[in-house]
Amino acid sequence: MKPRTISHSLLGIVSLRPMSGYDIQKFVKENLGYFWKESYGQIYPMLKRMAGQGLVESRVERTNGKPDRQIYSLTASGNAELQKWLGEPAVLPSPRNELLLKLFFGRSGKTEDMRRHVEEFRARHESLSQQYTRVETWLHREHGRHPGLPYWLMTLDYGKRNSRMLLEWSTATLRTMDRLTKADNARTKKRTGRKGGEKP
Amino acid sequence: MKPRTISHSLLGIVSLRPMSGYDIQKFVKENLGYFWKESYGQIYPMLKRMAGQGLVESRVERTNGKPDRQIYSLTASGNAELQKWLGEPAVLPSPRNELLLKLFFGRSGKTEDMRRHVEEFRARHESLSQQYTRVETWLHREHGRHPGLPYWLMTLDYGKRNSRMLLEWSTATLRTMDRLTKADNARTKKRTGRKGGEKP
DNA sequence: ATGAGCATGTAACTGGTTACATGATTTA
DNA sequence: TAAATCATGTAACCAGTTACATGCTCAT
Repeated sequence: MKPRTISHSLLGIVSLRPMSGYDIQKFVKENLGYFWKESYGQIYPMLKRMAGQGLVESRVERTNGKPDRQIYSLTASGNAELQKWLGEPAVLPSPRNELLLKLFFGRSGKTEDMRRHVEEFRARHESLSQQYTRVETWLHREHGRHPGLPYWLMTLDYGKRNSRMLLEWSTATLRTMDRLTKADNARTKKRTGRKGGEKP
Repeated sequence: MKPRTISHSLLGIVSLRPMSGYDIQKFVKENLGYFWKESYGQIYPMLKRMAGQGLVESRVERTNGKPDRQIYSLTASGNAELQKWLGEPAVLPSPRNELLLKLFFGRSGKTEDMRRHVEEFRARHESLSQQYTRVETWLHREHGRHPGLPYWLMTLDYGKRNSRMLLEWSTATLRTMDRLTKADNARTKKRTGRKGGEKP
């Protein structure tokens, strides 16, 4: 009845191999970072709750000095829940793109500001593009025969295409902004008396 | 000192023209829907709070029968705050793409499920692509000379490119899935004895 | 010595969604 | 007559972030 609000990602991650909360956070950051994130404030309480529900089970691993590691692994019922979730349609992310929002109001702001936003955005995706390529090489080298690889490559391909597209968009947008600025300058010059002369 | 948590979008929207909370919701849904959203539960309390802070001011519009409309417009200090916000770098959306998450764990689920997810995703972006084209035509026709138009077109271009890219990705991904399934079938047949015969 | 990394966790907060309540008017 | 649209708003809830607390080990 209760519409299950567990962070199913944890089920999926723990299904790959047993992990501690710390491991999970690291794994997400390093491997799913370009389309997912989790914070400790979610992971630890959620793992406990899920253990209480029998979806995962933990075993303790002693360490030297550091706090004991709680290693969580998937139970049969956890796997059932994972299967169920994997079969349900993915809920689409609620759209909230602050860059586009600012750009939409661009006319009310300063042109240089808008240009800077797009340039920063462009730079981010340039570096992301390179990362994707590195990750792809690494994946093939380290996990070339892993049965999960084709799926990992699908998500990576998404990232690659996304960044490539956004680079193109940024370039086109910056070009448009150039034209806007030039047209503006021309008009200003005309109005202030010196030079001028495009189509009306 | 307090890191201003107002929904700056409201400032931007009200800067376009004075609006009521209801108008704002409608405007966002109809015009910014592909990259932004707001719910009444945010809009109404936030407008009141912002009025208290002097960022917007409201005037009452009597109506027949329906509740009076509170029309909000930007104040000078509201505009200052808007300018400030427009100049600050856009905070990037926290990555949370459930489709990719499921796909990443695809190997643990059913192939048909994954295929269905991608097909649904594809269909959505096909219809979105068409919407963008319609909106573009409409924008040129209705607001062909509006000074804000170039910026609106930039955000629209983002949407268009995005959907086009995702259509391509979907197609490529479905093709990969086909190949996977075929390879799987071939292997199964081989194992169960009948036929067979690819490279080792 | 300093800082990064390991490893756990909690509390307070912020942001946002959903469902509800109200009730008239217009359209199918 | 039913449903959609207009128009306001609140309360309860849920998800997620941030900052904090603790303290060891290892590399620079």
